[in-house]
Amino acid sequence: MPRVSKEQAHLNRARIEDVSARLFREKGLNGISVADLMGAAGLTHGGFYGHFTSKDELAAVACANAFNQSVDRWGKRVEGQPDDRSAQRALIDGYLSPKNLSDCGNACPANTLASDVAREAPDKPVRAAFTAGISDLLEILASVAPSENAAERHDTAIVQLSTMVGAIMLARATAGDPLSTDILTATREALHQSLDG
Amino acid sequence: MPRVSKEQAHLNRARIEDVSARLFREKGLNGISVADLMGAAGLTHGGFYGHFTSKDELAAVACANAFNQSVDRWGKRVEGQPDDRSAQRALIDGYLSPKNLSDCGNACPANTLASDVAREAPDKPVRAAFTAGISDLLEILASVAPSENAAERHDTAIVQLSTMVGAIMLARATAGDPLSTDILTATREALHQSLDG
DNA sequence: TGTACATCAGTGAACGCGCGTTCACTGATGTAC
DNA sequence: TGTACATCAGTGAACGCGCGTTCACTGATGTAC
Repeated sequence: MPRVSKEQAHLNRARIEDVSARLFREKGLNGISVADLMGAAGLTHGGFYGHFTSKDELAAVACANAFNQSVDRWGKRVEGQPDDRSAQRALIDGYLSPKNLSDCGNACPANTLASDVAREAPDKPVRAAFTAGISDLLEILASVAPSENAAERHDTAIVQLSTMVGAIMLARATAGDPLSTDILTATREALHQSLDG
Repeated sequence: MPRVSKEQAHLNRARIEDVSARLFREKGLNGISVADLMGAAGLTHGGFYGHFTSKDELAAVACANAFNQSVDRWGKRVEGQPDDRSAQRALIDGYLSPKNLSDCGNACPANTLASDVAREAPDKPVRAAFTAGISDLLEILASVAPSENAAERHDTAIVQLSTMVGAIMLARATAGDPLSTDILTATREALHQSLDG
């Protein structure tokens, strides 16, 4: 069934991006092949290079899309809250939830892709996408941080995100052991308490 | 040059373990091949299965050895300190140092291997080695935490380790951008301040 | 509006390459006499 | 202590397989008349 309509081709590209944003987070940037990604999108591997110049380019696009999903989700969580402290609490609880732990494919790329991105060469496009995504998330966290000082709010955001990312990663790596849930509980509790400090 | 002495064979195995502990952390569990590991140890790939039943088994051994290196290093840092607060400070500053950021091969497996381990199947031996290693590190951190209550000390240790691991991973993934050093600085500062809280 | 034809999205075989693992072989080591 | 020989650590070719990427081909789409 070759030569689909332009509209269908755009839908196909969008589906490749969607499944990639999910599967890269789930299996890692090098844990899923181009053929498997295309297969998951309902296509064969040969057509891939009609949409992207390389797997590296797709990785960058998928990473950016994954961050945008997180930004949207965070925005919605913040919107419904009466004040900044409630907003922070909603972000913390949403991040350190058991659902986020097990459902890697929909989890925040800050924790699912950090390690893969760290091992990529400096000129790989996914690195820029990752740094931009982290900046976007920090901006949301900083916007609900308590201080009057912008630099202080930024620092608070950095500490909160680092703690949440580290906790999720360690909890995932120790999944199956009681320690795993201890990590989620203890960090959630500590971040809550820091809102009162 | 086949059939070396028993002594030499033991040295060879030790060297395979050593280079693996370094290269697995540097490139990831799936980022370095058996042939390359053996080559780095000065051997050819064929002899690998005389020492280990599988790459998975080596991964577990290398992971355990890497954690033991961290435990030894942490023990030395704690030993030289006059009190618990100084010990905590030494551990925090040692972990969040620029050296630890760039020298992945010698960095703590809690941050270099967490993501790889999280993607391994539940029955893979490296998972048990990882969980045991995290427990060992938490024990050291808890031993210098301030509270009288053991559970509280454990929770403090969890929060500190999560923050440090998340910070190092995010700093590495954003390396090259000013944000990278901001992350190290802000988290180091916050952990120092939490010692006075 | 209807026809002829150029375009190009997607297919599937093929490229060179590297992977984890196996195995027949080599020859120095270590042992039995 | 010296000799004959079995053991076995390490070698390198080979196994089946999957990787990212290329390319000749197909045939419905979209356009020019």
